[in-house]
Amino acid sequence: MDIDARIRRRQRRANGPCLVQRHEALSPVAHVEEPSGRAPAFERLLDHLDPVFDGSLPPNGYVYGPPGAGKSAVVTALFDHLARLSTEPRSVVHAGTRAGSPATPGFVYVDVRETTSEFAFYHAVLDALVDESVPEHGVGTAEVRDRLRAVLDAARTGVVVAVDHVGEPGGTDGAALAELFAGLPSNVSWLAVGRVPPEDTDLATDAAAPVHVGPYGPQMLADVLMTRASDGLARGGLDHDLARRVADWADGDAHDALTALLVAADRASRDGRTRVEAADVEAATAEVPRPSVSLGRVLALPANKRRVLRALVDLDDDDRASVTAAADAVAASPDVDLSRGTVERFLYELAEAEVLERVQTAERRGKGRPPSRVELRFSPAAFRRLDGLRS
DNA sequence: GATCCACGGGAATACACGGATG
DNA sequence: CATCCGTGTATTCCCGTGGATC
Repeated sequence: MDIDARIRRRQRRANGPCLVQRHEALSPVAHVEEPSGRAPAFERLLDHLDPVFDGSLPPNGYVYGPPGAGKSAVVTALFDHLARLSTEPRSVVHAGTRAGSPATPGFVYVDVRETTSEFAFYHAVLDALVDESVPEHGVGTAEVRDRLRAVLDAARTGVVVAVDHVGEPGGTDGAALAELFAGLPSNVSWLAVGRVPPEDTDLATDAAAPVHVGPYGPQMLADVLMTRASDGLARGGLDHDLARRVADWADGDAHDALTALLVAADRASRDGRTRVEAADVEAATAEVPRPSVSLGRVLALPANKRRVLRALVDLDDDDRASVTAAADAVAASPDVDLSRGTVERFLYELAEAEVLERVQTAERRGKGRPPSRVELRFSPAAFRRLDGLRS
């Protein structure tokens, strides 16, 4: 139990009886500093990274597991700590090395949901390694790569780059990853993070054994929910029974479980209640599609695509009966100032990216190819809440 | 002036159906 | 009967342009 949490508890008294005290604590997108219940995964990851503690570079590696298993949580938390250690001169890591000669590799975390081009990727890595800011315009991809290469060449002990969310639809896959690193010196190793089992990817993970992160067990997941609830909700806002019910429904997927909790808490809060009730959980679990896309992926979309989604979630079913109708309705929305054609193309692209789903309408109207209905692959309530949070 | 990238726009292709054709 | 063709709609693909930034 950390000091921040204690202080926040006190602060709550001033916030009155509001159920939801801190949305970030409930966000399925935010990761906590100390993910609970994932100790074995941490250990296996540390085993893989072990060479680091002797000042050498670990081989390329791969962390994999089902959605909502805590892969990102574990990797971000670990890299966060390691990066901090490697810059602290008096850290344990540096014991045994001479003062003034840092002998630990650097640690960089990159989320390829955010870096959608070669340029953006090199930019992100470079930006993490140097203090001065790196321009995002006016300089070509080749130049950014060269600058990064120069920085890496100067780095004595090399750098480990965690590359999260490899292999998502429309994103960077194993082959693309290999290509990105082919342009870099050999004192860099990567740690890819993705969902597909290693045998189904084209990642060449040297000799390293992939690290598997399995789904949460129901009890563990209920505990995770209770922890988040105690951090984000008013005291006693969530019964353990209900947490357990959400956990069972989510079947080990922490992302979906937290999404449902957020939606349920929001619903209770809007009703002016100070605790989540069974009906809230009922409604929330019904509203979160399964399987669903990661909200992190939805929120990482470019601003205009998010704007299209914001308009789309507010349409009634009639307007979503076909891509054409949806494009018309969205383009007519005052918040969207894209041409109708672009909106339509976005909708197709979002479906391709599995953020939306197109389903063939049953009845055929005789003429022409039958249209398809547009369905959401994410919780509209959670999206509204989280997207609204970021301005 | 250089560069990245989001948009716009439209061409090319796929699919469904009914009717014509061999 | 099987196949082809024309029409209408849905879907995919591609590339030039221009805004924003350095």
